[in-house]
Amino acid sequence: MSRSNPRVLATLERAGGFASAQEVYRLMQREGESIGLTTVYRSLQSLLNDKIVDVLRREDGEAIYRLCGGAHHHHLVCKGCGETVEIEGGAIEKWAKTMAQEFGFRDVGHTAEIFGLCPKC
Amino acid sequence: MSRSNPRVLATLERAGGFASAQEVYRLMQREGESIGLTTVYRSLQSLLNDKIVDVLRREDGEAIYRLCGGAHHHHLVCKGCGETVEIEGGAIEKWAKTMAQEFGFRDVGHTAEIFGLCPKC
DNA sequence: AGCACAAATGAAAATGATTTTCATTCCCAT
DNA sequence: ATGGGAATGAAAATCATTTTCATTTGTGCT
Repeated sequence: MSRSNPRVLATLERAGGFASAQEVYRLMQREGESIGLTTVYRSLQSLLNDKIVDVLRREDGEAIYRLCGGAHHHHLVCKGCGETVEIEGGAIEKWAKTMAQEFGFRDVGHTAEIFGLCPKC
Repeated sequence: MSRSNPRVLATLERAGGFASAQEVYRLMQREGESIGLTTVYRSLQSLLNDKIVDVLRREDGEAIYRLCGGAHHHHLVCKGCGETVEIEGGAIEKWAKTMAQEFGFRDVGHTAEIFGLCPKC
């Protein structure tokens, strides 16, 4: 196990809290920070583990990391500009619980994302 | 441009309307069909273009294709054995619509998956 | 049938993100 | 100082996906 390199988190913040591992790496290089790509990946993985960042997927499948609040929440993502709104999903929680019960599933989690075009796009 | 190989669509149907390109390919091989991986990718791409299938992303980023236009549904997936149950998600549809409206998003879609341990695992 | 040309096919190489390996460096407690 | 575990990063491995390119197939035309 390894802990997150603080400069990675700092860079993610500076990037607007939304970037892929490769982007964080390139950003740090451009700013003269000496770091290896491996460490960037490891740090993001660790931040994800600690629920300090969230992971989403670009359309091409590349993982993008985002700072997020600790509480469980869902996202409304704009396909055009990438803007993301954190939304509450009480209905989903209930739905997931009901469905799991109906089929006898235990230890359940869920994912739910809504994507579309925001007012500006 | 190329048109979709009909056996690819047939295989996707047989797979329960939910599979990655690699899985479709492996399935066809196992059933003795002679086809190249490239053709599978091209066909899925074409089906996507024609809006005959939908694309989602697995947690690891792999693209999975599913038939769409038919009944929209969601999945309950076992983390242990991979068993998948198709479930209905009326509550989700309503939730997505409400949220989109609230934030002025148009042209919205959504994903929702529940995962846990099935009774056998 | 024979020919020409476009579309389809697939093997192999290229690409690109991510993970793994492994040797080295760093740091801290003894 | 010194021994050991954690952190680091270069290079290789992995894996899905795309591109290249030569070959095959199909179709219309004479």
